[in-house]
Amino acid sequence: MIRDDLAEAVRSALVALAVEPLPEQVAMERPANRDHGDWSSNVALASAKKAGRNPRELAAQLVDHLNADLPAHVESVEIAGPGFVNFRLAPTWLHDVLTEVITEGEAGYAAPDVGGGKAVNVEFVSANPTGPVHAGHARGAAHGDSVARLLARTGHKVTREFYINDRGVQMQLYGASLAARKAGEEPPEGGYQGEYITDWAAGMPDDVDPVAWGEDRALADQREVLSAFGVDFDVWYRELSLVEAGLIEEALADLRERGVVYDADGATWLRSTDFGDDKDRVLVKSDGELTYLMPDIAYHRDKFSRADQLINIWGADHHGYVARMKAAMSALGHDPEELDVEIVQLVDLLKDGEPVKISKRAGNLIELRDVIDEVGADAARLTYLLQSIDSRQTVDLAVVASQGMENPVFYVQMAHARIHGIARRVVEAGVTRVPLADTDLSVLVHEREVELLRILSDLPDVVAIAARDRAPHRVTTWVRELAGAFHGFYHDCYVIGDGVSPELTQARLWLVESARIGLAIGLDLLGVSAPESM
RNA sequence: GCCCCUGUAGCUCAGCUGGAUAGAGCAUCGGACUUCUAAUCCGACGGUCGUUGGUUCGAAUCCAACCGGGGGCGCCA
Repeated sequence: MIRDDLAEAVRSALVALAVEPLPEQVAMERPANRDHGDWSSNVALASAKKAGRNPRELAAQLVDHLNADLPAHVESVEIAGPGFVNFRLAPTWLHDVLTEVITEGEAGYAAPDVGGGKAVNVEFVSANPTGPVHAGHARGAAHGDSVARLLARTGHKVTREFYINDRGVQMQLYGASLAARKAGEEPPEGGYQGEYITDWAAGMPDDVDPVAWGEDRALADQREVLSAFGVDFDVWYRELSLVEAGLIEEALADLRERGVVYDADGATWLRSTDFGDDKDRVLVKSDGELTYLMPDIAYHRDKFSRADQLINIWGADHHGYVARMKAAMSALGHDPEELDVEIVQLVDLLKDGEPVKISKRAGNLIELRDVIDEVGADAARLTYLLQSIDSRQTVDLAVVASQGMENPVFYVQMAHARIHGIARRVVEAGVTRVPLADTDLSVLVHEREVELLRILSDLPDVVAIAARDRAPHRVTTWVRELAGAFHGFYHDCYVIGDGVSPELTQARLWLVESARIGLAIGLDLLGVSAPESM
């Protein structure tokens, strides 16, 4: 890669200039301002002090040294500002980028192996098995799945997991609600009021356990709608299976053995304050029942037996639970860093500017299915992945469903459709693409062409950073940039037609193909498909 | 009271492992279709990056305090 080549050239220049100590690494960055060249390094600024040099002088010496023997693709090296070393490159470096994209393809380009096969378990959604997946789960579903895609692309062995809370009083209430509706009665006090209860109860056979049947019914529904959303889990883990396997007792025994639990007030406590929590937590209540925490600890303990790294995607209303979960894992001897809890801030759902209230009790919840029906899975996913999960999001279904300019989904999908439009046009014209090796890429010098390639060259870094920071929205931002650059190219640079030489057509066909690959990689990471025509 | 997230253009948001005049879309105003989809492109307008200090050659970015917004603090799940 060009960046490594440039960094290496700078490093050997530093050595030649007897700079001591040598910096740990030579940072190369892309200046925001194009007047500052194609690549820039701040080494002179960063290492001058330690080396006892004047930054501006050091930079000048570096520039002289580099200009004396220019690295490949470099046209000139200049000093700027307080001591930046700026590289101005010939477009040929971008032609190398094009070749790299084409050669490595959809599977190979921008797939840095930073994971080294590390096993990562991503647990998300984990809705209660008492009803359909609702809109409140959607942002976490889109985010978790995209994080999983990013990790898989960057050399991790990924498991997508859904935890099923099928133990506890809510299941009894759920079963009783189904039974009541089937008998034509009102659900019990504190039961489930949703319309789906009546619908589902109508299909419930007479001779079944309403709780077990209801769980299966809910899970089938959840699985179906999540799949329609592009989210498929590898593991559906039932809390009851923890009980059946005796893993809860095992986990408690493990904690006792480690001396991190104690009995007080008739209850059993975890000494979580020893591990960074602000208070100790009850594991077994004085009435002998388990708290919610205990099975959760056993569950995470089991996940650690199956993976090196755990990632949990939780809603903002669960953030208070993070410290105690991490404390519990520390108590079990794990590095708290090995449990990464991602908190997804809430989504305010609007419809035509009016807030949509979600209340499970009242039963007026918006199902994920409704969102998909209304705006489509692609539009919904891209919308949820538009911004950082750290900030609260407002989603107006009317806007997402609209095909207007305020909707970025169509902008991106249009770019993809136009690429296929070109392909169709080329077929009509009877033109065939010659092999890349026989194509003269040096004709690609238009600012639009160059810009497209510059953006494509950023993708490997974007993917690496997005995976590291669990930040799929970085990919969204990049995809929108690429789409923008493509629309600009499409407008100004015809691939085929009068006034376009056969050589230029060939080069541009490969350029369009590289854009298609970039778009395909980005959209796949987001779990968004793109139509070939619109 | 304590904890987490957040405050960037009229609106919605990028940018945050510190870098050189802070970006995009929408909105407003003005331009561009005889050729691959004008669902597009180009230009203009628009910002003391919540406030005050600190660290640094350099801060939207790091640190502290304060102010504003959202969420959470159960022997509930």
